[in-house]
Amino acid sequence: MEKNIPNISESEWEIMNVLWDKAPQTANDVILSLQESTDWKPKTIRTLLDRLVQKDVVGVNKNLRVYTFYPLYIQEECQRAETESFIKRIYGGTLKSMLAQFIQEDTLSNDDINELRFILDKKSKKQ
Amino acid sequence: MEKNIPNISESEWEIMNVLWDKAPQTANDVILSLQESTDWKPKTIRTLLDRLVQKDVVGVNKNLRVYTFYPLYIQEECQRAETESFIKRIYGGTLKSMLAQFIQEDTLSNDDINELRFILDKKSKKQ
DNA sequence: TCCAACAGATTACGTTTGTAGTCTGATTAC
DNA sequence: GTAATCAGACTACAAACGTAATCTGTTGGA
Repeated sequence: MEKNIPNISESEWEIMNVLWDKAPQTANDVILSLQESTDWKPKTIRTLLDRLVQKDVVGVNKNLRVYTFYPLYIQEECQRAETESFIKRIYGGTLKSMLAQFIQEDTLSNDDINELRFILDKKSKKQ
Repeated sequence: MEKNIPNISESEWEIMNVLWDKAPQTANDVILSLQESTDWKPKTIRTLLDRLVQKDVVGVNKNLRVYTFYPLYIQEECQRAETESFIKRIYGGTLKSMLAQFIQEDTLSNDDINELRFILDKKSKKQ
């Protein structure tokens, strides 16, 4: 398991999400995907892509005339790293306190709650 | 009810956590608190404090010779705002998917799990 | 065949963030 | 009373970020 994932900025996460959804993709594919959900200009998206390549978070295949891009890290791995540092900063390191706060609120539907309980049950039986 | 909370950067969050823990505090109080957990120079901490004041996230009492600082927002309110945007960006907006991933892993102790289940039970009974 | 459109490379530029340092006036320790 | 210290105000400066535009070589159509 590699560590030291480079920092991925907020905007860059949008790019990554598109690439994790499907890869490889050309810059244009990514631009089309994001044209719907953002109002970034194509050149902006291209810049973000290039920066991710520089940061070694995204790889490029230059064999074809039009380059294709693909993530160099697994999504879960990045999510976990980001979430850990987030929780430490915002909630003093205890995931539980965060969960408790969110379960308390109306952010979760009844179905969600049931599903979570199911996951929790399974988990605690296994141990 | 809440207005738009200004952006709080990573380092600024450390300051806020100290102020939420106890307020008001002088700059020096904050500096002493953080001297243990960080290696920031006093001037750095002072700058961060001043920036938070500029951003209207922290208030100052200038009545005494040495100013005292206090948060202008409730911690939970800021945590919620930050968490919502975080989850949207990193997990596509579904808190559940994040919870599922984290419950799955060994990040939570058995006690934590039981406690969460308790909270979930209470919650679903109320609805 | 010639040009408009496109991909990639390079450059731009203001803002935010991290990380302090200097200057100045008040204060305290001797 | 004077020098060292401290708080607050102001200044510094590079890296990262957001948000593109320009320049240049290629190519797909008319």
